[in-house]
Amino acid sequence: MLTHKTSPAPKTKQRIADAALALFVSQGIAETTTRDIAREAGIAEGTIYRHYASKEDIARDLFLDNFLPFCAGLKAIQQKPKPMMERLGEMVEQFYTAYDAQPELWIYVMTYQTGPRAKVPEDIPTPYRIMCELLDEARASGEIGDLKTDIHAQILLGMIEQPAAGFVYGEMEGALSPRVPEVVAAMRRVLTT
Amino acid sequence: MLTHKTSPAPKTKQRIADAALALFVSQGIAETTTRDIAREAGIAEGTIYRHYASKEDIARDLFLDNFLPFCAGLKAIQQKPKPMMERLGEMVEQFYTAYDAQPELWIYVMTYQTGPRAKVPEDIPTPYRIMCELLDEARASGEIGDLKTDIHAQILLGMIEQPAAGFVYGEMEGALSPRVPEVVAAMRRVLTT
Amino acid sequence: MLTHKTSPAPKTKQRIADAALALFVSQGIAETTTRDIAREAGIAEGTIYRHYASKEDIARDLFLDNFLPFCAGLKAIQQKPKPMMERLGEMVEQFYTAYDAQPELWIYVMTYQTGPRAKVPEDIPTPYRIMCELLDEARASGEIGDLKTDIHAQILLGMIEQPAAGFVYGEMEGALSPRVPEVVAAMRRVLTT
Amino acid sequence: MLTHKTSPAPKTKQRIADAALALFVSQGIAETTTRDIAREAGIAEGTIYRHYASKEDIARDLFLDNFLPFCAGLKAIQQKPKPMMERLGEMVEQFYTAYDAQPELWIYVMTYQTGPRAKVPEDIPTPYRIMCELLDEARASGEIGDLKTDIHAQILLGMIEQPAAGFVYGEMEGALSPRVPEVVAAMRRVLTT
DNA sequence: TATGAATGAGGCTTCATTCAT
DNA sequence: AATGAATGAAGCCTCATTCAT
Repeated sequence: MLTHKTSPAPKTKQRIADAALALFVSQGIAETTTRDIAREAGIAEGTIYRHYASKEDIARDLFLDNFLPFCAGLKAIQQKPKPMMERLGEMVEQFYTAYDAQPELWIYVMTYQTGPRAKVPEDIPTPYRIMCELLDEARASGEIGDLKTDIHAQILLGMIEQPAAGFVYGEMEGALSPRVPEVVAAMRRVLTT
Repeated sequence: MLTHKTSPAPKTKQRIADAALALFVSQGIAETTTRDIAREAGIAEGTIYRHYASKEDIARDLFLDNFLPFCAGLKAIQQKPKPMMERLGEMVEQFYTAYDAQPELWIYVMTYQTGPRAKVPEDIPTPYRIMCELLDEARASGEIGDLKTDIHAQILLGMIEQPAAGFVYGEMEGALSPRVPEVVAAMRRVLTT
Repeated sequence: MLTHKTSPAPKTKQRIADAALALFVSQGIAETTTRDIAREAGIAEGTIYRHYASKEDIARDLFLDNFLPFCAGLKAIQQKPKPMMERLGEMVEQFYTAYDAQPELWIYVMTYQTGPRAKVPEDIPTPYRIMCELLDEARASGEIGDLKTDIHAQILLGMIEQPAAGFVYGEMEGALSPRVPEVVAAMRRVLTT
Repeated sequence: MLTHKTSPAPKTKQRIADAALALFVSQGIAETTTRDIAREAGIAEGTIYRHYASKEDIARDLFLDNFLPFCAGLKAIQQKPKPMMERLGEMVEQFYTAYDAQPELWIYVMTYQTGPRAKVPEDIPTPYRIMCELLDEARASGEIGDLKTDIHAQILLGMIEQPAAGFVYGEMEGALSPRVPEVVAAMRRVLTT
């Protein structure tokens, strides 16, 4: 008989992750107890430790498991042989599609990234770094004028992320994806000197 | 005797606030112990409670004592009888001047504002609300075209705050104030359709 | 296997109650620390809180868990269709039997009852109230003369409880139960006018 | 000018005692803080220590300053060359007069006496001891029959104190002194065999 | 794998007492 | 004598983690 060596899919770990995410977002990591997580996940407290080494591990995994692939996706877009504005549009698209799919998750990831425990590996292509490279390339190829990289990379990032934040905190309604055109249009104006 | 009646004011409360701020920013609020604060402030742990009712109180005070006046300042600018772009420039100026004066403090205030414990009184004019009003007025007066308020208010806010965040997290160097012109210029382009 | 399915019941809660009782009686509630209780019970301090919500809870439980059934017992005796003196005798019997079985416990219950934290539910039949009813019935049925209820209910109660108190505080020796006849005899003389 | 060397009457100490008494009775000693006492007395916290060495000292003084003279008074009555019943009557009179004058004080004294901190000097003539002697004398002189001393001393004491307790705890109304005759009458019946 | 009682380190807070003014 | 800010020891309680079942 051909038994799978690995069990098909122990949902337990996923339930823990889901429960932890919801609680981390609404209360904060430190304010969430393992007891909270266990209750929300419908399991015993001790069971958590069969899937994670510690509470901090859950928090870190939740961040890295999503942030790293996300950055990789942005990096891939950046490296495509397309006009800058097109690539920029795709990046916004990726951002907002991800947010719309799991707002809680992304609010968590973005918050974690700027929090005191964020220890992003040094060699990771962060959104900021990617944006800088994109601008440098565009200036080199003459697609944009002589705009200072650092400040404009931040400005563009802010134009993308702030609407997402506002959306999450209830200042805006509906979904984020439909706003892509407006955001991209505004970015184009910023870069057109 | 010419010395001003030295206020019997024990700097103690201020020392606690300063110590707490530094620690909250570098480690997070929950991760900072009252013992940490006392040590950093050079006082006994119990002394904290002669000045604050609880650790949470320190955190809240630190936020409200700075955020509310800051918002009031923005509001005052918004109400000045000047062209929109001029007022926008003054707002950026206020933002960046404050950041430059006490980067730690503002990184704290902005983080707290978006964190799970932020309980801003309902009737406070938040930066977002102020920005919305500014845009509505400008559209009414014909200063700007038919741009949707909500998304553009967020975009403008992102253009201001993200550079500040990048500055604080070490992605940018130097001071923030010198970048006011560039940021304002970019904002002008966004609003000129 | 013949052993009864040993209740998974961890005696832990009982050990906590026992330890707390002994300490509360000898030192007072406020003077007893949770550390004291844990040491006496042979458990970790934190374990207390898996069984009780707070130290005050232990104290209250210890009181109510014993006082309420005790009062119910007195009430049951009062309602029996027997001559007053017989019922009075049974009450003294219940009092002293209980005291002899667990002197510490009852010294605690009686002290707690008169202390500042006693919050006996309003509708509880207290010993005093029961005694009043007993006297009222007896006077109505002609078993006793025209004695004022309030003062004589107190007097009878004092005749019962004071010997118990003296016994506990070491002023008297031996057991309490053997003194029932003398006490009851004295009570009969008080009520015979 | 004839200044008094000693200030006429520093009410401060008395105010502390009064404040402490009221608080000790209503909340318990351990539950009363020096801050409570200071506030109630209308003085600064530190001032307490110019009059008492410690909080415990206030509690002890409050007890001993009243209990010892009270016992001495009982003792004096016991030694009078009068019939037993007459002396018993005087004792009840002293008890109830004292209670009526300052109910709070006496509830405190009686509670303290039975509490865990009561360290009454060994050679003090306590009410119980005095009562025993009174009974022994009466039996020797043929005033009463062959009643066992210990239990009857307790019984008589209970007949006196319980009404006082009931009075204090709100189970009875009015003053205590008017009830002296009834109590004494009941005592006479107990002792008349 | 799952459970949940137990642990024990450590956090927040209280409060009797001291001391400089 | 009085004040009240400061102290620091100690108390109650929480909670991440362990472990026997």
